[in-house]
Amino acid sequence: MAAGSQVQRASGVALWRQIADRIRASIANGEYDETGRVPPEIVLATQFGVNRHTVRSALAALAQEGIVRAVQGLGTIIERKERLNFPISRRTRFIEGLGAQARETEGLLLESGAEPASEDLAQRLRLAEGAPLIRLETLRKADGRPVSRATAWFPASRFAGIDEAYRNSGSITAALNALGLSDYLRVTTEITASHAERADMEDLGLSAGAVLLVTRSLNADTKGTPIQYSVSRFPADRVQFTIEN
Amino acid sequence: MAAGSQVQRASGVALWRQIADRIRASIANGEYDETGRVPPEIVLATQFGVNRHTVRSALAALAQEGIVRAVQGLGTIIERKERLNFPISRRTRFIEGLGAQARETEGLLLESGAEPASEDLAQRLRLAEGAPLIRLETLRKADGRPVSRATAWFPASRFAGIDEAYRNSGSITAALNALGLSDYLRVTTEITASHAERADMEDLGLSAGAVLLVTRSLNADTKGTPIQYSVSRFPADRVQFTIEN
DNA sequence: AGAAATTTGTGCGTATGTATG
DNA sequence: TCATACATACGCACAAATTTC
Repeated sequence: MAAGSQVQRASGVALWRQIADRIRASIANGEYDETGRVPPEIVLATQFGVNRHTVRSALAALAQEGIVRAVQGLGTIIERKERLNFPISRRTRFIEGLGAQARETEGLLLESGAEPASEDLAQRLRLAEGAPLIRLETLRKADGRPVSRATAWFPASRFAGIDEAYRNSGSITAALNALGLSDYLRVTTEITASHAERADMEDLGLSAGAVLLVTRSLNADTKGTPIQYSVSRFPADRVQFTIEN
Repeated sequence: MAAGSQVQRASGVALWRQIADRIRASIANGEYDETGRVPPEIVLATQFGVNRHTVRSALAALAQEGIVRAVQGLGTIIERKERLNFPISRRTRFIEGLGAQARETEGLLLESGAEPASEDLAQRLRLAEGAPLIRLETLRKADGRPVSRATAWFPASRFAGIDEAYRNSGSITAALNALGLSDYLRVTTEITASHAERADMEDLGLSAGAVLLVTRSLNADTKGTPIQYSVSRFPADRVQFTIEN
């Protein structure tokens, strides 16, 4: 591998951040599993074609995120290397999808409110423009670590009180159940990716430049009537999706 | 909205790049469709809480990418705002998936070669470790614009000559056909996202810090025997995936 | 126990990139 | 265009902690 072939100077993204992103990805891919440690700073510096100080800045950022821990004289130890897998299917459920990957999950209601349907939302939910909606802003965690920030809209006429039901149960499925809807299905899922915005960064505990996987999904009841449209943001270094056919 | 609430200083990502990323995303989301223009520089500067120079750097980067064009006295005009949609299903095909979204598509063979199966690849393709594989490095374009860089592996014993077949047809489906395989199905798709590495940036015509959607997919023949494993990288600002249930 | 090798931690001077006004 | 302030990156040197022999 040519030295310095992996990072770009004067690109608006600091070298230390590019390198931090690549080391984080390598950890998630299990490339350092044999030793449980990141290669020595001087080795990384040579690989990336940069000064050791620059590698140290990258490792400091990862230490800040709790991913590695540097020990003088020993090396830089990998503390965490999880990547959660979310199966996407007709019956996508957040908690069940995680299965045995997390011991404990929780859903927090950050905010809720009423708002009229925009043109876009009205069309997706098959409502009239301006129809009353309830919006939930939620943060979902697995084993205490944030794994998604979601914004969900429900028709207010049918799902009054869903905010309270969610706050009590920490689960959309349970909240809908409490309101008398026993089953629902995923109609469509759109997947995109982008950089995290500041609010999401803070809620998800990310640093600037972090990459998000974004899903926009529509759920409907068993008769096909739309019941929920939601936009969920997942940290790309902690999460992947699978589609099984 | 609080001024400056959207961008972060001293984060390893230059303000001009953060702002360029956000404007690019806004264009892709259709937020400026009414005027067909980006808001005036001074307005953007106020919105983001930065100096006008900084906004100008961001717009210059977008102009370099061919997304906007600044006209003195008029404003900054949006040149391109497409986001191609790829449906993912059991019968995922690159060209057919694009449907009417592109007038013309092509597939270029950048490189091909033989290599023994790694432990990971052997397991996925249900072969012995070290079994001979053919690797294709391809670049796919729609209407002349690169939309994906893919690396695909095939069992060499069954698909000798697939490199030539792909070079001639520019299509995996056509190449497999030429080798006597009339149909195949998608078994699994894993979706992740990350920052672009340098080689992909160059092939896809991206600037540093660009976000990629990455799919890892396994295809099998109609009897369920794995025939192909591939890793495809898509520029996240030009592409989205949909899963229809 | 002790010396050598390895690895992280720290300081300082300099050059360039980023952002403001 | 220019001047200013701060962030980023480099090069060199040496200190401190840990492992190896």
